[in-house]
Amino acid sequence: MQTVIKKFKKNLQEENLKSTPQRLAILEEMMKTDEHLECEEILLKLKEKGNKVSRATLYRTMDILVKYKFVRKLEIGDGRVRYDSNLVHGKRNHDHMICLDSGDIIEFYNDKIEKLQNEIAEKNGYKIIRRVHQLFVKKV
Amino acid sequence: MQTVIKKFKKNLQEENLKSTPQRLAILEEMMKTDEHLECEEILLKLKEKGNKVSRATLYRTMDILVKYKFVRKLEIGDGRVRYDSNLVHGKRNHDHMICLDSGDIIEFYNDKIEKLQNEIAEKNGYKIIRRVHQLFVKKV
DNA sequence: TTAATTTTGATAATCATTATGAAAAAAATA
DNA sequence: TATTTTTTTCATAATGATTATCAAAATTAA
Ligand SMILES: [Mn+2]
Ligand SMILES: [Mn+2]
Ligand SMILES: [Zn+2]
Ligand SMILES: [Zn+2]
Repeated sequence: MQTVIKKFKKNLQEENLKSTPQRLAILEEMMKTDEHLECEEILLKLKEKGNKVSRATLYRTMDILVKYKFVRKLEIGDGRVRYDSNLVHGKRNHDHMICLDSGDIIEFYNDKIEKLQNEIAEKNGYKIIRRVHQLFVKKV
Repeated sequence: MQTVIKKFKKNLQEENLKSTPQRLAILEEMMKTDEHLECEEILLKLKEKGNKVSRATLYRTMDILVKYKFVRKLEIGDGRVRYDSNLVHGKRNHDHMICLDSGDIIEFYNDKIEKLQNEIAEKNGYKIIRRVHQLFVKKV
């Protein structure tokens, strides 16, 4: 059941990294949210729950979580990086619509687009490692 | 024939902005390149041709060029903004594949993806204002 | 324990971009 | 043309998110 935490601990071992309270607190925080949080927000949430973590540790740990695909880095054009958890039920492999008026983030997934992307890459002799697909929109 | 420059001058007038030598030099530089240049590169090109322009003026002018769609702002994940000229023959409305090994930027356009995007936005009650669609790839 | 290694966290550094403000240029007015 | 007003430019300072540094704390190994 705590399969995510187990996996994280295994990943840390693989890199000869220790499983510290701070690293685990950050992972667990990211398991609890389906929002697209920026670093400052994550720090605040941790602090509120009594898990004070330094900025440096947070940034370092987010890199690990990205590397092992627990979270995804997201840049929606406001100059700050956000993180999108892959750890919430059924939340994976989606793209984003960002409302330029409200700032709302709407998630979407389209299988046909996915396939077309793969075809395009393949046709050029490439394989896709990472995709960024964002629609900046306004209400009709 | 110098229809682009004329249009730029008209756009400036519309905003009560003057058509200065610096602004024109920047526009003309962007008419000459099909590369995806960052600010520092644009400054250097201008300097080499004897059109020395200050950083502040460059940044301000690029915002104007973006606003009037002479160029497009591009962020390919290296922390610096790049500009993609819309002023070179037939160069418009395309997306990018970025090779994570070589840094090469390959442009692509797919009509089906375009249509699917519009459908997705429409279905959610939005219209698309701007798109970011980038495939980060590696050679097969 | 003791010693060696890793991690943390306070703080400083970085660096692309933005703000500032005095001087230069351009436009408007006389 | 000379004078005044407005705009622009440019050198430089400030900003702010992120990254680097390094001494102290925690962890692990011996
Ligand atoms: Mn990083
Ligand atoms: Mn700007
Ligand atoms: Zn998301
Ligand atoms: Zn391009």
